[in-house]
Amino acid sequence: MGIAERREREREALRTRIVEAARDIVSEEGLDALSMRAIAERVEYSPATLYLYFKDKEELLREVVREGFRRLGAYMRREVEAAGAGANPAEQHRAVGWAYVYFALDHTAYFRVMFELPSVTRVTGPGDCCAREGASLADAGSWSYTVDTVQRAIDAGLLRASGAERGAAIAWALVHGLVSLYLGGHLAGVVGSQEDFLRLVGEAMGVVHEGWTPGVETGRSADA
Amino acid sequence: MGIAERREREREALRTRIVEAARDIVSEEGLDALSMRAIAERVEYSPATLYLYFKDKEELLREVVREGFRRLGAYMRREVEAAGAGANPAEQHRAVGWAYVYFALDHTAYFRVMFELPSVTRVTGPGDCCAREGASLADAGSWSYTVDTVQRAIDAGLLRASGAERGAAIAWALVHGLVSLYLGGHLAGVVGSQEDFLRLVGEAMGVVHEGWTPGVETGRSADA
DNA sequence: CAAGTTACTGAACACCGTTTATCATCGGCC
DNA sequence: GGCCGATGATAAACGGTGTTCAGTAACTTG
Repeated sequence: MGIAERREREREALRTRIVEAARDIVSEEGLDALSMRAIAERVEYSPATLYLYFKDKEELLREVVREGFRRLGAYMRREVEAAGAGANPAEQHRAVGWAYVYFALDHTAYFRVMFELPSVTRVTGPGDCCAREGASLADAGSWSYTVDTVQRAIDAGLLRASGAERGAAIAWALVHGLVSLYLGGHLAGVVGSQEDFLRLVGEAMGVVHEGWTPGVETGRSADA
Repeated sequence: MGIAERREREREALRTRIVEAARDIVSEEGLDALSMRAIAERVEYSPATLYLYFKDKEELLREVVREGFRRLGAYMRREVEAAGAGANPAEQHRAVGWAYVYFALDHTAYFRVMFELPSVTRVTGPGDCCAREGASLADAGSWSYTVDTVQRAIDAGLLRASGAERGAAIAWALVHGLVSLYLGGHLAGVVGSQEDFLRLVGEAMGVVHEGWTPGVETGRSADA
């Protein structure tokens, strides 16, 4: 009997409709406008219905975050391809970084959900830090993609990180920090415009690849 | 007539009492427990009274954030002094970075208020990014302190950033990104423990100073 | 003492996330 | 076809939030 299947299909359909509504609200009206009631109104169901499909708001939002990381992954791949197939691994690594920055600037609201939601772990006891179930880069394959890029750069002798994973983490932290501070308005005194900020990002990438210690001249100093 | 002065004094006293109550709630019970009603209860006034002293919650919290940046500044100075007076500017620069990390780990709730509150700027129009009135590093002199440290390192020929301000911003972004990702649980797959995270921070600092490009050997690779 | 200013508050408003008791509908079964 | 239990959806409520406003009590001034 296909009746159970049909029900399951309908159930799944509404579930994704809900997530899509949430995603649309985030990108159209911002994170602050994202309430259960607003989502419910958009899908034309009562707020209580949402709780038949999701345990709570966090579980619902986690799916939005997951989608966000998928989009971020798409940005990365696109940017790397735009860099050209012949780009050396270090340039590809840079392209991944640029993709991260562009994504954050293009989808600021999305970026907020992705990193404000699991938020900082509770200040409970010492040691038991580190969230376990929050969605992150790892979910959409974007993380392994980044790590692979770094690994190729290491293999090609272009980077000498202490390991692809840790190297990728450091590079991630750098662009994430830059973007977070910029979007939070904390670089207002340093950077005058968005173009100027992008220049700063370029300089930062140069720093990572070539270091700050003088006496090392590899040709380029920074690229905008 | 000293009556107006006394009133002004009392007014100021209550104002700071309110801010202190807010600060205590943040550090004792976390950011999520920080409500206007909770603050009011702690100072033993009605919630409505708070609005005679602050325009809204954001204005009140901004003062807490300011205090947070002051404390961060104290951390920095302390850490630099701990590094010893004879430490070279590059080591002092590292010390400032470590202070930032320690502060974030020791006062996680504080750290959250400081960087989640002004939050990401609204997604309004293109170009008009960058908050103007939110408290930041600049307020407590901590920023100029950091910049000075970088400047000394440059003067001493130990760094070759494109400028002290921009160099400081990049270094800030790196540690800020590391700490943010770690506290958000996004490094769970990379870093196993807090000690491991601190090791990663050390590696990151090494990267900044020495770069990733191979062929450069300056002696040390990372310090934990 | 009367008048006026000031500091304060109780109660309300509009929202939020979430739960529960209730209701309609639909599928399987006799 | 008609009943009955399961399922899906909801209205209403609960306790919370930030914030406002009319009203009151206390204090200062003339």
